[in-house]
Formats: sequence, C-alpha cells, structure tokens
Amino acid sequence: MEKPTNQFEQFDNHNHAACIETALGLAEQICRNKGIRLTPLRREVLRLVWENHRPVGAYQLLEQLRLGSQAKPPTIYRALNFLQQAGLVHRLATLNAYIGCACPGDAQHGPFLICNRCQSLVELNATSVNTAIARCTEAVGFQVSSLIVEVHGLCPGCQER
Amino acid sequence: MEKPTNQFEQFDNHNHAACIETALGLAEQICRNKGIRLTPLRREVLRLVWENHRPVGAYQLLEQLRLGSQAKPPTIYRALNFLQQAGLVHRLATLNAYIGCACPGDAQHGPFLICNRCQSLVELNATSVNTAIARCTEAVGFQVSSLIVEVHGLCPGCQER
DNA sequence: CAATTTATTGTTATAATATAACATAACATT
DNA sequence: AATGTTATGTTATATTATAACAATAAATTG
Repeated sequence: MEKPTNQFEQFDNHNHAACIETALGLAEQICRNKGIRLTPLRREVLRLVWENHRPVGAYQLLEQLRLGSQAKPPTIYRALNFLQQAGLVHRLATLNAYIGCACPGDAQHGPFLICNRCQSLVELNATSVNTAIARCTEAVGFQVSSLIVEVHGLCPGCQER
Repeated sequence: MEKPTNQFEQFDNHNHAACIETALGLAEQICRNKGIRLTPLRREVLRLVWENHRPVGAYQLLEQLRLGSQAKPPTIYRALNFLQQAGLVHRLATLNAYIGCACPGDAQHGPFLICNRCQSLVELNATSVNTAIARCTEAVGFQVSSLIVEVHGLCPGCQER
C-alpha cells in the first residue's frame, strides 16, 4: 500500500468506520484517566462529530441527534463544552463549528487548515508556529492562555479544479 | 520623554483624540487612493471603532450610533463589512468583535493579543509567525487565502494584580 | 441639464448561534 | 433509603448576523 502524500489525501481515502471507533476508544481511555464521565449522550455527540468528519455546527449536530430524541440546544452545547474541556473536540471560531481533535492529549494544537471549497479540515501539529508566537508574546510580556490559528484557503485537491 | 517599553503601555498613555484623528485621516487617504467612498456613515462607524479603542461588538456600535439616529443592524454590519474590505478594521473571530486596524495598507496582519482581563488588544506585526505558517501550509500543498491568529491571555499590566 | 444607472442607506423580517434559569433525573456515597 | 452531586430536560430569551425589498443619493451618460 502506498503512503499518502499528505494529510488531505489521508482524509479522502481512510477507513471511516474504523477512524470513528479509534477516536471513541481513545476518548473513553482519556476520560477514564482524567476521572471524568463520558456519558452516553456525550459519547453520542462525539460520535456524531467524528461521523461528520469535517467542521459541523451545533444545530446540525442537534438535528442529527434529534432523529432519536427531542434534544434542545443546551443539550448539545453542554456536551460540546464538556468535550472541548476534555480536549476531545475543537471549536473553530471562524466557522462557529466543531471538529474532533486529531491528537487528544497533546499539549499543543497546531494550525487548522480549512478548505473553503470542500470544507475539509486538517489539524497540523506544527511546533514551529507555536514557537514563533511564543517568541513574539514573550517579547512584549504577554502571558498566553489560549491560542487559535485558523487558515482558510484551498486544499490540494480543490486547487486542481 | 521615555520610550514605552511595549505596546500595552503605549496603549495606556496615548493621546486618544489625536490617535482617532490620525486613524481617520489615514482612512480618508487610503479610500481616496483605492477609489472607494468613505461616506459620512462609514466614517462615523470607523470613528466609533477607534473611540472605543478595544474590541467592540456590532450591537454596541449600533447603540453608540443610535444616540443620533435610528440605525438598524444591517446599517452597522454593512459599514463594518466595507471597513473590513478596505482593510481599516479587523473582525475578531473569537470575540465577535471589531477593532481598528493598526497598520492599514500593510500586506501582513500579525497576531492579535487579547487580554482576558482588561479587554485591551494589541496587533503585532510579526512576520515570523506568518512565515512559520507559510512553511507549514506549503509543506502540505495548502493554498492560503486568509489567516487568523488570536492569542488570549494577560497583558503585562494585568499580570501584576 | 435631465435621464439613467449604480451605489448607498433605510426598513422589515427573520435566520443562526448561544446561554440563563430553573426543573427533573441519574449516580454515587453514605 | 437519605443525601449531595452531577448530568440532563425544558422554557425562554439573548446575541450575532443576514435576506429581501424600498427609498434615496451619487455618479455617469447622452
């Protein structure tokens, strides 16, 4: 089997079912370690986030969840907030949308590359960017508590067309 | 007169009235050069943005504007969109708020450092960060169209308390 | 200059995103 | 079972933003 040349291709031809299961399994583990509860509802929301596998809005998730329930907005927002705090999903400020975290547990979370055409997203793990930012902020004496880097543009596949 | 040790101090003891006038004058110039119209309404919105001199929401601006008119939301959003496209204000995705651009005309717009305590904001002009991001995106073949970097934390003044 | 087109602003209504506040239920520990 | 805690359900509403169309002002052309 050939190696994918980049993350975007990886995204296109991955085994989706397995990828969801992996993410959920890892989430169980992480929650167990942290002593926090991945309840059925939270787990289901996380599953939906991964099933979409691209940035997805809270109300979209709500509809998907609703197929089997009568959940209302606070339900989904609470679940998403929990998952965010647990480091299992990210909120994308430029999209008002959510995405499963590609590397939960990691200290650093790299730039998000968001394709404006196909809505695919890749989470890079680029220490260099965070380092560059750290240098600037230190220079002016600013104490960082959180950091978001969102890059919009065209993924390799969408540039061709 | 002593040199300020960093941008945040600069922010604290600047001549506010003069700073607003400078920004407006520069805006006039830029619009003239670009052949776009800085109408009285747009100019007034820009003036309010600078008067606040920290990230300010669209509805806050609307209220401030309303003191002399009956403006409704589209009015303010249209003005803000125009000012954004003209490169005169930035929208902060993490705050749903707007701030006057510190260096209109520049090609690059650096990281925004947002103090969670006093809501002050500094726009750095850090080529290094943009360079680091460019390197990462090139590596995966992603074509950048826009870029946002928002850093939250504590400014030097607020760390002391 | 009047006529016409284009750009801007006004107005009404509503969409999209998110949270406050309180009620109920589940769970965990005694 | 009694108690405290965490999680979920429910109602209402806040906040942010835009669509669609009407009226006005400014620029352009004949």
